Amino acid sequence: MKRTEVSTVLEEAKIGEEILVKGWVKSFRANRFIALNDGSCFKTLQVVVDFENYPEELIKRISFHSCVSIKGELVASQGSGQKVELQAKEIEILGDSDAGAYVLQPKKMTQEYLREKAHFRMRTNTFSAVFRLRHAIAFAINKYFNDHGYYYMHTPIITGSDAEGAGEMFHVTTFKPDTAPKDEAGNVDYKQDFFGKETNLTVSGQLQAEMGALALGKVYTFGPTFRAENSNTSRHLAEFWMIEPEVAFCDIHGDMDLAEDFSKYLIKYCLDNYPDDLAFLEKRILDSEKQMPKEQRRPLPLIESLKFVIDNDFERITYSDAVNLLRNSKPYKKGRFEFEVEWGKDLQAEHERWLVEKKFKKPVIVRDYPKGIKAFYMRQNDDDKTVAAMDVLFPGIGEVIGGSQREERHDKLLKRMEEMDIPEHELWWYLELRKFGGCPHAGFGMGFERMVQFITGMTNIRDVIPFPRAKGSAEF
RNA sequence: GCCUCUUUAGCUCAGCUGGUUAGAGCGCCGGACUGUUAAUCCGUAGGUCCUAGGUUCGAGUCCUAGAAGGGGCGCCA
Repeated sequence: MKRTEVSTVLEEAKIGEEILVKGWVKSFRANRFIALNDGSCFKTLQVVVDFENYPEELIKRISFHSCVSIKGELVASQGSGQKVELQAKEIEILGDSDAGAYVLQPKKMTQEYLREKAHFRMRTNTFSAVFRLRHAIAFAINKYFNDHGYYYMHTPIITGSDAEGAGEMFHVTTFKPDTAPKDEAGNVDYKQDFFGKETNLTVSGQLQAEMGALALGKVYTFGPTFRAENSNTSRHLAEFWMIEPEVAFCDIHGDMDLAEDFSKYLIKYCLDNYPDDLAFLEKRILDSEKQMPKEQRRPLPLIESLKFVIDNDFERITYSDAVNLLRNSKPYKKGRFEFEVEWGKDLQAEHERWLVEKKFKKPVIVRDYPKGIKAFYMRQNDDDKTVAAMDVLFPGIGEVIGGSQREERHDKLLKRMEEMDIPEHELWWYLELRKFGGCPHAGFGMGFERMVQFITGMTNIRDVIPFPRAKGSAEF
C-alpha cells in the first residue's frame, strides 16, 4: 500500500478510505490520540488508537517524536479540534525515541537551546514553519525572475579577485600553513597553489552578473556568499545567500521599481500559499511578547505587517532629503542620536530606524548617496558628489537590499578605481565590458536570510538558516 | 572589534542585606483515569549551583580571572 502524505489526507482523502501514513508523533494523549506530522504541511493528523487492542509494549513505544507507520480508515472526528481522523488498524514503529534521553521535549524551548540541537530543531513547530517558508521564498524568487524573463546565472563560489570591495574574504588554498612553499622574498608562493594564484570565497556575484546582463539582458544570481567580517549581531552571517539581479538598459529608478515589486511578490507568495505556517509564527510571537513592555513589542502582528508592506508604496527619498529630515527630527534636536547626522557620513542604524519605524512607518528606499561612502562601480551623478545607489530599508531588520546603477562610462570608472586604489589588472575584464558594447545597467543584492527574517518574524538570523556559519561557530 | 547582560534539576526559571537539609512549574519514570486538543489527578527519582582562584567562622549569593551563550553598537546583505 502506498503512503499518503498528511497534507493530501487533510485536503483530498475521503471518509471511509483506507490509507497508510508515516510520520513523527507530536503528542500522544490519553494513550489514544496521536498527533502525527510528516512535514508535508504545518497541520497534524489525529490518529485514534484503541489501546485495548494493542500490546502494552507497543503502546509504550509511541512517544514524543518516535517515527511510526500507521494503516487505518479515515473517519469523521468525534472531537471538535479536527474534521477527520484516522482510525488505526495496524501500527508499526519505524524509529523509537526514548523520551527520557531525548533532548527535545513537547514544551516551549528557547531558540538558543534549540540552536545547540540543530540536528533536531527542524522537528519543532517553529523551525519546521520557518524552513518551509525559507523554501517558499527561494521558490518564489526563481518563479518571479523566470516569469519576468530573467536568466538564472551561476557565478563562481571561488574567485580570483579580491577587489569586489564588499568586505573581508575567506582565503581558499590547498597549502597547509606550516608547509606552504615560499618565494625568494620569503612570502607564500601562490604560483604553486592549486589555481596558480591567490583565491578567495566570493563576497558577491555582482561583477560577474554584469557580464551576463550585457549578453542576456536580464539575469540574476542566487547563491551562497561569504564574509569573514568579525560582526556579531542578529543580522549577520559568515555564510549567507544573496539574490543579485542585474539588468541591461535599466537606470536607478527601474532598479528601485524592481526591488519594490520583487519584495512584494515574495511576501505575497508566502501569504497566499503558507497561511498555516505564518499564523503559527504570528501566534508564537504574540505569546512571547505578552510579558514584554509595550515599546519592545512589534507595532503590528506578523501577518498584518506583511500585508501592510504589500498594500503600500515604499517611500522613496534621496540621501540629502533623509539627512534634512533627520536633522529636523525630534530625537536629533533632543540629542537622542548617538551618532552625528552630517551630509557625507553614512546613515547609522538608529537613523535608518527612525526613518522607517517613526517617520514613514513603512519600507523606505534611500538613493543618491555621497560617493565617498559607496563602492567604486556605482554610477556617478551629474552633481559630482553623489552616486546612483539605493538601499531598501525594512522595519525591524534595516537594510534588506543594496543596489545601484553601474558606472558604464569607461573613463569615469577607471578614474574612480584609481582614486580608490582598486588594482586595474585584477578587473581588466570588468573594464573591457565598458569598452565593447557597454550600456547603462543596474542591479541590486538582496540578503536572502534577512528577507526570510522579515517574513517569518524571527529575530535572530541564525534561526532562519538550517546550519548557521558565524564567527566562532561552524557546528553541524 | 567595543559595550552590556546571563549561566542554579532534562527544559524554563525562583532563590532577599552571605547563615543550617537549594525550591517551583513543565518533562521523565511509576500509578489512577480514558474522546483527548499544552488532557487531568496522585506519587517517585533527579543538582561538581559554568570553571579556577580568593575574601569569610560560613559563599548559589561578595571579589578576581577564564569559558560558553544572549542583547546592543560598528561593518554590511
